[in-house]
Amino acid sequence: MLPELKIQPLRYVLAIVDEGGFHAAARHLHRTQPALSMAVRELEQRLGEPIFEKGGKAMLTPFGTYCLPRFRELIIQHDRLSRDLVTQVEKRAGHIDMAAVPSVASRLMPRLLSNFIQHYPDLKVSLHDGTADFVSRLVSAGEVDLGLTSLWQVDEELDFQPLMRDAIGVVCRDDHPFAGREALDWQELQGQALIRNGTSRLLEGTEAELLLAQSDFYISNMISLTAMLVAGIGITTLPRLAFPEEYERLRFVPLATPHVERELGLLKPRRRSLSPAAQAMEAFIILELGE
Amino acid sequence: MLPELKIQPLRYVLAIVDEGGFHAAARHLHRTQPALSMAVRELEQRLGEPIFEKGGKAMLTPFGTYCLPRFRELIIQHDRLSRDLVTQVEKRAGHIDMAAVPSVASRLMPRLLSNFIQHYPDLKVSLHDGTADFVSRLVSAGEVDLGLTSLWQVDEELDFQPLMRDAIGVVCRDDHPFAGREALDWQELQGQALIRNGTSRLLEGTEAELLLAQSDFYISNMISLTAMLVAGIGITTLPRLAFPEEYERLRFVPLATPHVERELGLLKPRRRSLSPAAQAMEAFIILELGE
DNA sequence: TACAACGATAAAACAACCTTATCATTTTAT
DNA sequence: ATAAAATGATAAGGTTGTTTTATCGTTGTA
Repeated sequence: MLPELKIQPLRYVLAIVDEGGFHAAARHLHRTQPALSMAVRELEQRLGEPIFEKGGKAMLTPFGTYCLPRFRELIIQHDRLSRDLVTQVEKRAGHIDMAAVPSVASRLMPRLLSNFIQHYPDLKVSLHDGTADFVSRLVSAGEVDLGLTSLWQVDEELDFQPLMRDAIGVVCRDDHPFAGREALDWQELQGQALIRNGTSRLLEGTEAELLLAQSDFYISNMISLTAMLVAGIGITTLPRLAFPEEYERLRFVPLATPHVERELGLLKPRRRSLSPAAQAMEAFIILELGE
Repeated sequence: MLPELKIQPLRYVLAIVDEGGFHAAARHLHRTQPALSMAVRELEQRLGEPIFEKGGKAMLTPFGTYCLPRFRELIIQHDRLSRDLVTQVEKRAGHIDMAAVPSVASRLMPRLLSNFIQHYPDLKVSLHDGTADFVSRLVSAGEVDLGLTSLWQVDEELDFQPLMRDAIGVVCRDDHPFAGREALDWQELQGQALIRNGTSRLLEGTEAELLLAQSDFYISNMISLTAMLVAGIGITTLPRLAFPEEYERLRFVPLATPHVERELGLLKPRRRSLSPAAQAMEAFIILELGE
């Protein structure tokens, strides 16, 4: 029904007009003159109306004059699209949605993102933070491109690439007997007022698991948790990266036995692929954090 | 530099998404499935980034999701252009600039244009009127598409197609001795107060040419001319078509010897071609006026 | 009058596109 | 669980389009 216009012949027409002739245009386009002649003839037949006057010179017909600005417009739109897509592919534009557990978001991401935008100044990044469970569900649902988290549970849909290990330790106030210790054995914690938090389940499956049962508090909010620790109400366990160093009165003492670690890494969808921008972010993170 | 996107593969991508698979899309497009596979692969290679996920189903990558609405937009613009141009070629849109001598403009054009727009309801027509000289210069300069006029002078750039002959006659008031006569000989006009007008030069080159020398007035404006005739100040010569029939007191008497005619016809540029709309008008005029 | 430049054309080389036939996977139905 | 059906990918071959080389006819110019 509608004739299918190819972009290239339209370009030829523009060049012929701009350069003032078939020969000049052919030179400019790195084509031979007959190529243009035939392309124009093809286009004219397709439209059912001549674009150039037949006699001698390369002069537009009234119909050709009508076509010219419209051809130019379509070409401009084509080129804009083409350029836009290439820009995306070349990671010179685009945006990345990320999610990270709070410790990573607050301790690792600031420097990482700052470095990232120096390499990719035109990429936009959004960072959400939440529990490991929340992060993996965001990635799974495709609501973010990438997640930085500890492995929550094996999910067939998700691909987890380990990047760093983060050892669990005890956090207590600076006047607690543990403060200043180099390391601790889990048995020393028995009888202590242990406050559980979101990371406590990392102890599950270890000898120290027994400690969780004797704990009276579970506090998920980090601000509340630190307030209780500062108040001397109890102690807790945290991965080192989650230890809030900005609190002067709190101390972190590594748990030597059992040596428990969480594995922080990059979470991405397994069956889906990443946007070019997210690919850049992925490569950058692996380069920066994994060595 | 920029990859050249062809419209058709973009259409394929849309169809694959809309129909939910390569096979369904192929059926819908009257192509085979490998044709789509290969076209998509070509497009992906050109852009340097996959559009569909590799595994199994026809699912868009994030990049493909980004592309989709943009592909659709370019296709819509292509189709709009294509449809627009076809509409022009098929004379279902467009506009025609015309010029005619006043007699034609006022006596022939109203009915003609009225008939024309019944056949081509979406074409727009502009009609200018002026002297034969003016008309031919408008056509020559390309400021109008077509002219309806008497042949002014042979112009290599213009093509004149005769359509009708228009006999010269004498115009006088109803109480003039000539009124009521069937025909007149030029010699009878000698001694009469003859008012020349824009059409008087039609007598040049005939025996009656001598009359022009004895004329004291030249009036180009038709309203002024008729006012003078109605006032009985003199008589004039006019082609029959230019004779203002709406003046009850004026009479037209054909000039029998010499029998002078002007030839009215269609003027168009010779080396330039006409817009599709103007072509329709040309054909229509020849059909209506030339028989 | 001859020359140079222009666009049109014919034939052959080349590239793009589409089809047929077939494969490896995955999904659906029994 | 297994067979059947459907999915997209791939290879080879044919058709169609596009480009080039070579040449022609015309037009404008020296």
